[in-house]
Amino acid sequence: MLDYLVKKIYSNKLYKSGEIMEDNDLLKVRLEKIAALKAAGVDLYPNNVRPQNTTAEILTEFCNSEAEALAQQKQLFSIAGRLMAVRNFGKAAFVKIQDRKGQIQSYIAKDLLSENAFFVFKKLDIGDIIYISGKLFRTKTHELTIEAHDLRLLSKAIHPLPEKWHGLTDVETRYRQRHLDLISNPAVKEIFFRRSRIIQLIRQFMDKHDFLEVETPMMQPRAGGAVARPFKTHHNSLDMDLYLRIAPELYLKRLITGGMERVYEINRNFRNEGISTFHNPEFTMLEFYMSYATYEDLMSYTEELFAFIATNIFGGLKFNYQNTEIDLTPPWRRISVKEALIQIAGMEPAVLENQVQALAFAQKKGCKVKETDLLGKVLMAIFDEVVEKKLIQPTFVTDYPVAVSPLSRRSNSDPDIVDRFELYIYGREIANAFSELNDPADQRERFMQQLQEREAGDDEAHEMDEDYIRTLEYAMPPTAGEGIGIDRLVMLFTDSASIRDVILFPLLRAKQEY
RNA sequence: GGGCUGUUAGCUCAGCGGUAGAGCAGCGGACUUUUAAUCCGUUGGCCGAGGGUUCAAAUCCCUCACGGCCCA
Repeated sequence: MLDYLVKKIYSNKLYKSGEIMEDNDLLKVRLEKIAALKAAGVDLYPNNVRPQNTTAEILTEFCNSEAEALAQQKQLFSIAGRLMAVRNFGKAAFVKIQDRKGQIQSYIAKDLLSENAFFVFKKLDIGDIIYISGKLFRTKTHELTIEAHDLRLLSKAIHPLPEKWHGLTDVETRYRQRHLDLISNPAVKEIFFRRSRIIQLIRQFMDKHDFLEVETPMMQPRAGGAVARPFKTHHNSLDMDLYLRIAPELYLKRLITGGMERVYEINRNFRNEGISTFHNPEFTMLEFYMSYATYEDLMSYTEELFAFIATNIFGGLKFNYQNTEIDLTPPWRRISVKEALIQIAGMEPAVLENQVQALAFAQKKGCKVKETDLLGKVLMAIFDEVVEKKLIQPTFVTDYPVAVSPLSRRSNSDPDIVDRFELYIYGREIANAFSELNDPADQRERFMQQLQEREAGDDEAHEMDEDYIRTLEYAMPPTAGEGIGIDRLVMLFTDSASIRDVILFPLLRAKQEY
């Protein structure tokens, strides 16, 4: 093992074209310690130890115990974790051990340990994984501490950890070497614990409402169900091009047609687009479909879901995001696209009905629009540019144009708009929902319209999907469906400014190995 | 893709034409109740890469690589 390490380290860092370069002292010192431990017969990587406690468990149970009471206590506790700090006094020391739940202090003294264990202690480095067992006591300054009666090295670290005080702040290193980030920055671990908790709560809520969790293909022959550019891949033995899914929508609706009536899926979507503080090429969505419901039912369902999460996380419906108070108390504001364009973008009602005037307005506002764009598309461009960022408190935006919603049901009152909403919080789209289009003839027309746009150069337009239309021809029950961006939701509930702070391994450009 | 900005010791940073620095970590020494322990001593650098300008470049200019923020 040692030979392997020496070879590896020397090949990476210290040898170059066969010649020894300057020594890296930090590595050399650690290798010498490893050699000394090995020479003394110490196993560097034993796996026969079972810690019986966690730091948090001990700290919680004995937080109120006085020194005298602890002194009576004979019980032994054992923990394992990473050595985070050492305050050395020669024949004694205070150390901090960190496990998955937190940190606890341990007191190491020469006369409390075997000669062998104290020898091992003297060869430890910050970053090593160790095991400690002993009884509890309070120090002069009242800190609950484990008096180490036994100490074992469980795994030796060769590289030094980031600094104890400032931690690791370089964002690039934090994302590329997330293990260091998790070790050094406790708040980061909290974010991902909370992310997991939120997803757990969502499952709990969906299950409570009798939804079935399913898994549908992430590799699809056609990338449908959303307006986005897909990633392409290839299956060798079938010699078939496949796309990473941009949405699970069309498959979930096949399950609805199959009679499952209420389904949901929490998993990754992949969209071949730019990266920003709100976009990662792979991201997690909750998508669910509920038969015999409309998009209006989903508005209150969404309010309930968010309230359920917020209550469990914050104990209430109000919380701060980036120094702004967000209030999830239902009912949330509901506004149509056109009302929003009038009230928030300041457009004249007449302009909303006139493609030429709307286009002029859009260009004045600096929107990316083409002369040939349909009115609905122009209005949405203005909405995205001007209105979106002003929707701070939770807002359902409704009455989207048919042109930008090829899978949504037409409104009964106006065939040019669809029964759809998008949910905005803090200027960001968090959810998108609609009453599903289950009329196969209309669906075919919509796809035809999309094909025209594709031919006109819009490579994000939806593709024709005969197989899906055929599914609808077997009759899909009236259904409403919704997608919620989990990463953005977690950003909101963890007060994170960047999506990269809630994704463990955000996509970065490839870089040389360390 | 564009604008601004960053990359210096393991980590956090200073230095911004004139001999590469600090704190922490590390190493040696003292110290058996510390809390970023303290005290004494000390090692450690292809100043992101490559080109220029200059007597002289970490510092000025150009190109590239990889980030961050804003915009598209």
